Amino acid sequence: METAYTPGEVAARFGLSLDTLRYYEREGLLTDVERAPSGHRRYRASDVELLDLVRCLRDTDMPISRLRTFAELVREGGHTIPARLEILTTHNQALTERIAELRQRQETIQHKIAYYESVLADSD
Amino acid sequence: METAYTPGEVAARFGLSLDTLRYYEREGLLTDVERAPSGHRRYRASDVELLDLVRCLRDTDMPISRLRTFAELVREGGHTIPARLEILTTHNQALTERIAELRQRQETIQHKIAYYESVLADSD
DNA sequence: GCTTGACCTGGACCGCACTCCAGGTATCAA
DNA sequence: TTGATACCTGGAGTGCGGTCCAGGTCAAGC
Repeated sequence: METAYTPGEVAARFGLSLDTLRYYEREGLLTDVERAPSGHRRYRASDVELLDLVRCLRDTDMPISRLRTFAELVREGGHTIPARLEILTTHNQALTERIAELRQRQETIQHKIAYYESVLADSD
Repeated sequence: METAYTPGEVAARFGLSLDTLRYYEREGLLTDVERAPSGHRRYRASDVELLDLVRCLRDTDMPISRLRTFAELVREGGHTIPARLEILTTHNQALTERIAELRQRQETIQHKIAYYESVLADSD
């Protein structure tokens, strides 16, 4: 008997709505999710594990389409690990660049803040 | 004679399309843009300056609605500087948090990369 | 037996930020 | 004078990532 999680449990755990969970399944991020005799979904540990990574990648703005590709590779088995690595390292690089960009923009914003503060200070 | 810029010049400078430029105007991010006798827009230095900040804030994911609020404050004059500061500092904080989140997620991704690499190394 | 709560389905709908389009005008160079 | 180029307008369309809804089912507790 494998441990299984209800949709409510999984949704709560990842801060996703039930609709989003089903949406991800429709989009092919998860497949072959088991069902209880009632027809309700039962997520297995492997689903939860994949979802964990999916959420991490989504939170860093990987598009659904790319996540689907990744999820398909996972399903195809261990020989797809090089392809998965390719996706992750590419994403990792993009992320590094994005963070650098945000930091740079943030500096500009902070300069503007400092400028406004100086204007206020001068008018006191 | 005030220096003025054509739509094409401004678009190129900020990496925006002409459509986006007009869209921003419709959305109230820019207003009262001057016109040449031909009816073509002529952006003044103050427009360009505001656009520079707008692009910076957009690039860091400030929504258009908030940018509109900010732009309205700019138009209302110097007494709105405290309100503008409020918007910028709030955004600055959100940005700090966002960057921290991205960095954290990136670590997770890098661990996954390292894991995949170790799997490949072991199977060699 | 009846309600309550959790979940099911297919499909419509949403907000956001653009992006595209048709049909028109102004300026200029050859 | 004839293009070519740059721009104009109003309005429709797009892609993304969900979100919502109606109408149902199932299991448990009162």
